[in-house]
Amino acid sequence: MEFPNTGDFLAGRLRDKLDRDDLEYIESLVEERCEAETGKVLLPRGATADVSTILVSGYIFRTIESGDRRFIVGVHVPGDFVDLHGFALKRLDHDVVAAGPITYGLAPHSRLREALEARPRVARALWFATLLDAAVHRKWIQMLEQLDAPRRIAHIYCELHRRHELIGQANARSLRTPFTQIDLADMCGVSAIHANRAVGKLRELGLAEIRRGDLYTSDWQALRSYAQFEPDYLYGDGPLRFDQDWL
Amino acid sequence: MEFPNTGDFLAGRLRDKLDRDDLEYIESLVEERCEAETGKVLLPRGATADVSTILVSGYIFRTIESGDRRFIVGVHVPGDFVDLHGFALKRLDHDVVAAGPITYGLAPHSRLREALEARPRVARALWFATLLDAAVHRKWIQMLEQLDAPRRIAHIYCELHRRHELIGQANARSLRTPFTQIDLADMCGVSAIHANRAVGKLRELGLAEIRRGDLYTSDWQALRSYAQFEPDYLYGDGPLRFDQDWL
DNA sequence: CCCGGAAGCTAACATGCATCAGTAGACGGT
DNA sequence: ACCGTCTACTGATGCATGTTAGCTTCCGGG
Repeated sequence: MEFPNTGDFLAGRLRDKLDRDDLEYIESLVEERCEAETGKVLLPRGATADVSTILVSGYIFRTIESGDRRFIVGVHVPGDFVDLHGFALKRLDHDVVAAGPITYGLAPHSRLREALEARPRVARALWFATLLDAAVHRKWIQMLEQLDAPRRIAHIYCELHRRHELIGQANARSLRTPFTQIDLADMCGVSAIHANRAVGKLRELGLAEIRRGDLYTSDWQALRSYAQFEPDYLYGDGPLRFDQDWL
Repeated sequence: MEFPNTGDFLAGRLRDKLDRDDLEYIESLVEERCEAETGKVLLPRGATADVSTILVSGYIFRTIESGDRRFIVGVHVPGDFVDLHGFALKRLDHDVVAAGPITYGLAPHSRLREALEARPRVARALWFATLLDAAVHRKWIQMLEQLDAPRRIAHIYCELHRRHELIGQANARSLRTPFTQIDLADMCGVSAIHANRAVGKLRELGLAEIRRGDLYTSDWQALRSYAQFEPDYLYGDGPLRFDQDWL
């Protein structure tokens, strides 16, 4: 451990779900801290791992290669465990890739296994984290079924902005990302050319300006409305609040 | 309990993951068995439940209503727990609806909670089941990003056929479902009219005949190939096998 | 400074899909 | 028998998106 247990810069999304003791316990599971550059494959499909990865800063993609194309099926923000699946499923069905420069921590499976047995609350928090991923997956499915390309891009930025809000890292007028238009295309299931058109349309509508991945807007609410973004599924607050009693 | 603990007609997908004792234990959690007709909403979005549902026969949809349209974000086959999320997240972000006539069992959350504490192997098996759902969600995301409408429909039938194989209920030349073309459209994110044309194209290509939801084919392999269906993500067997040691 | 590659951008044309309008058969209710 | 509804199906038209080709800007390396 080369970094302090502050109880709040790791386990971002679980911050308000667990008490300080459990949070520090989770941080203590992380035995190594690393950095990686854009495109670094942290976990290749089919490989086995004996550590789990927690993202500290930057973005991580879940990608599936098929034929000669790449499909992005999920994005992670700081505080997310990105491979709890790998802990249980052992071999992943997809790749986990740095979407830009990142820093991350590694938690050995042996220590996680201890934690599952010793701390039922922590075990359930980790399960909760994977259920949250599944809820996001479902929203992406709906998004792909319902929205056209400009709205899909807007929805993705709204989601990532909200997820940064939930870990206290959101900016009021922008969201900085290292995404290329090709990345956006692979997330939306459209061609890079069409992703470009979609970005242009958001600009034209006065809803958002996207430059080198960074999105600038003067009105998040207008953007959310355009994208039909309803943050309930992120279980942050409001009607779909997480069940505190369960932990 | 009005039905015997055979150890194999419930917990279908977990059959080869747990020993007989644990399977019978899981079955013993089910205290009530019910039936429902097409369209019955088992769990409405936002409602709280104190029981979990396991599907015994038929199909169940996960749906999200948005505006006046319905989007199907997942399908379940017999043996699936359909609302373990509800157990942890309490309030669901989507509806759970009977896709046709079904029979299902109910397991009180109080007994599940006991099970999680008393039987770590059972707890992990239930976690595994939700991770499997997430893997299927990811595949749907990729499918929607990559495939056109006819291939999406073919992929969905291939997936459901494989999932029936994994619980020993597959037919060599057909897959029977109660799906309407409207259901298929809502799963694929296309209009009902286009779903009709897609069904027509599969017929025209000689790959499959779909009548009243039932699919008939003389060559599953050709259909799989057309749909670019690779069953690895279902973690049945082969390179992405489930890690037995973990349980 | 030049060079080359990657990202962003544009135009022209082809295809997938939505939409609108309408028909036909199956089925339950009266 | 009649009616309305639901499902399946068809054609015409327009928009969304893919494909190909080419161009510009930016940026790092030599």
